Amino acid sequence: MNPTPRQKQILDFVTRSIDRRGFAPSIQEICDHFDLSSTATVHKHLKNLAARGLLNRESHRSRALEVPSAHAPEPVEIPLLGRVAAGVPIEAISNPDTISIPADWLGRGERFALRVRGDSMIDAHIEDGDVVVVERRETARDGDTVIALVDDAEATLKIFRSQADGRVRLEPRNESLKPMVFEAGRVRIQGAVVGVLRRYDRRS
Amino acid sequence: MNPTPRQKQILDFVTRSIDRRGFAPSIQEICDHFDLSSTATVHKHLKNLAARGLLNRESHRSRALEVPSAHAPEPVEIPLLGRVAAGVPIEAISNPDTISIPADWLGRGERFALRVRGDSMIDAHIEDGDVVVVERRETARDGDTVIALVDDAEATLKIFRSQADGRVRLEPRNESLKPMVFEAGRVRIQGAVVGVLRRYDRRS
DNA sequence: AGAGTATAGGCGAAAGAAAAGCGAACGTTC
DNA sequence: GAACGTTCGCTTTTCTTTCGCCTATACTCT
Repeated sequence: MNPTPRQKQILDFVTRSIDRRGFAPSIQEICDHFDLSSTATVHKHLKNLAARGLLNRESHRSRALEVPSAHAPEPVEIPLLGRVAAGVPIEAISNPDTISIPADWLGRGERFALRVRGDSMIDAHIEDGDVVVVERRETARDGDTVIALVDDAEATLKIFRSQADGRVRLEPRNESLKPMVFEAGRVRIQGAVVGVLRRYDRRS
Repeated sequence: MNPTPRQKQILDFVTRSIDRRGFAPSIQEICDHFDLSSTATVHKHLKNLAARGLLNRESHRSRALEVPSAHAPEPVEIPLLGRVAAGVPIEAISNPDTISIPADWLGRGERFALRVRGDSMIDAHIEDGDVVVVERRETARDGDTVIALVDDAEATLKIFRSQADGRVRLEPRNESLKPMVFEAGRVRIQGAVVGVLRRYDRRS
């Protein structure tokens, strides 16, 4: 059985909390996180989640929450789909390499990685050679760092801005490069950057 | 079943202790480490951990603790030893949190992580809030990005330069900050930065 | 259409259980 | 006998559970 939106929020929070810290949150902590004022509310949510089989609990034990492993065999590897700004749509890569990422960087959505080419985001402190971890999405919120495809021709790493006139502005973060504005139809979002990995010890 | 926060702290301590020394700590040692005054408290924790299946014990045998490895399949985790530039020597942190890193970032040496505070390395594109992965070392090569302890008082993130006069120069990467030069004896290298992790999706 | 009813989401307060701690005494093992 | 581990009663703190009451929304039965 599927959770309500609210229940999903809470379930996600519990899940994240467990793999981030190694233990489940207390009811009070969940309360605080969602800005609720009564523990009774959270308790009810947990009860409902358990009734739907989305959560296992042990009565009267503190922090005794377990998320039944829907996401059990977590691969800590994701595909490395080439280089951004290399002029190829993401889907087009057929035999991707893979790259390891921190286990807790896996989110709910599909994630992939791209190696950054060039300095177009240098002022956001993303360097040439860095790897960006991207969550596949087709929409973006204002200010997101995205992989965008313009006219299905070139994947680029930019800041996403939706303008008042309905068009889309893609901003680099480099003084010497200018933002570009496109009709919304010409821009396809491929994903949003959720993290950056940089290694110093493998640079020959 | 998940541990409580306290139980996880103790479990982590036991695990690290076994890793480092080859044998488990005594109850008294755990007591001392957590500044507790009664061994009964620790004993209770160990009992509870065993009840949750997170620890195997042999009754009445000293230091007979075992952490079931089933629970740790491939957790590529390293200790997160606080914040650099926070004025505390690395060794002094007693109850480190841990953080996940990519599986292939483990090298031959011991590695740990630090959260970066401040913008002293901003021109090297290391931002406030980033996590640096550090390989523990006591020496550095010219140009390495290092965690250095000056007068055993403050851990800082700098570029390491050894000067012709035998002294050591620690260079920030921030226009508004100046390099500092010290007698070699005053500077203790704690490790060299091997990578940077940055997340955008967990900044709530 | 309106009445009834079920479910989700929420509040606050109070009750009660578990976790975490203490000190001291008691057992085991080597 | 020394060093450890174990048990007991007791306190405080943290967490969970329950109760009554409220508001919505959606679904069903006249």
